[in-house]
Amino acid sequence: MSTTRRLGSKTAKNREKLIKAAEELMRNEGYAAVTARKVATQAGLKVQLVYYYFETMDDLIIEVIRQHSSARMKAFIKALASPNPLRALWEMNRNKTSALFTTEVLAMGNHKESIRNELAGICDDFRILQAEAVGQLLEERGINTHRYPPTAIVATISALSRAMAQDGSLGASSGYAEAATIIDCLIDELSDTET
Amino acid sequence: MSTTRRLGSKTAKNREKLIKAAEELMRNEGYAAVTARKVATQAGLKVQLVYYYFETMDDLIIEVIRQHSSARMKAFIKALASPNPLRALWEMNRNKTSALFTTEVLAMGNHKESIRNELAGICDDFRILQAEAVGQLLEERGINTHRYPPTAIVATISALSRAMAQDGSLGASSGYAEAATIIDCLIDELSDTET
DNA sequence: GTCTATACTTCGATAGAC
DNA sequence: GTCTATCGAAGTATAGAC
Repeated sequence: MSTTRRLGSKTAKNREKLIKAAEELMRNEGYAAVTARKVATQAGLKVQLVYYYFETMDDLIIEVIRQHSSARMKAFIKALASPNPLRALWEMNRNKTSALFTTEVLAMGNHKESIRNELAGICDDFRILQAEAVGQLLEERGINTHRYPPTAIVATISALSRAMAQDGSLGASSGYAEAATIIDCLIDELSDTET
Repeated sequence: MSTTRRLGSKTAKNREKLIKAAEELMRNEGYAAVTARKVATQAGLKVQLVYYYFETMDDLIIEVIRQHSSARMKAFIKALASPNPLRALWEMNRNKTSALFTTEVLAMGNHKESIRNELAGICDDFRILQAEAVGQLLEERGINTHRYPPTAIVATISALSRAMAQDGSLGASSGYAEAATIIDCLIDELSDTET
């Protein structure tokens, strides 16, 4: 299985261009559109460069996922440092561009082991990070974390925002406005330091 | 654009076989695997029959979506007639097989207009059906539907169950068990006629 | 209703010259 | 680092015989 093929530097400019092009294709046309030829065209490069920088197409896609979630992770950590971390998390989770990407990547993970393994770890990392932050917040406010565990709150909020984004891009939005209002109210209640 | 090609009867046995094969492929290997060749192989038929029964591959996929949601709609209506409709809905939404199918179909809808249009209507139909049932239940129990609108409850429950199934198939499940427990408790409270 | 045969496109991937 | 040239496999789709 070992290939003799040469592989280009990981820091090359064109490598980055290819990764960026692949991410755009994934979001706009779906994972089935992330082919070597289309990625190259999107990046304004020749097909063969894809195989020069990545051993397989899967490697390219994994690199896209890593860069995407690395950027998102940084943004999350920044959000947690804001004066209203709960609201910041809620807004971030509702990011539509990112949700479209997530949908594609989830669908891919369903039938590609390499992608699935990559996603599982990332997914848990995000949950743990968020649950810890929410847990701290609840304790500060003196709220019973036994009946409403932070992990459950995070799971519910991110599930809702993901579904909102998924169904929203279909044009189906019934119920979400009302659900979002409830979350908004809850966040307000939890965030009010004064009373 | 009009094709002169012959098209087979909509009631043919082999047509059904192809639809069933396509659904299995979609679930097990993803939408990218639903190709004419693979569908035919899965059904134990020749490739050309796919083009005999369906004008394009998109037409086949739309037919798969229609049959799937038609069957699901029937099951939902049956569930609503059960002694504990809220619990029945919750259990049904958590059906993993169906959730995997939904993920694939959502991802497809993101970049195929014909699929997207098909999905939007179906999605709303389900929401309306469920919201009406939940609304009735809440009224019977004398619960304030203003603060917690039935549409919001349905949106939240189905969002959570979809995310559970999506992330569960990755092996990432943190938070969902706790969230499910909360939903279970809520349903128990709402369903208790005695006390 | 099902088959053979075929056309044309695009796919991932490699070898090797420049 | 980038190019030309090339492979074999698989994709959608059609024409026409049986």
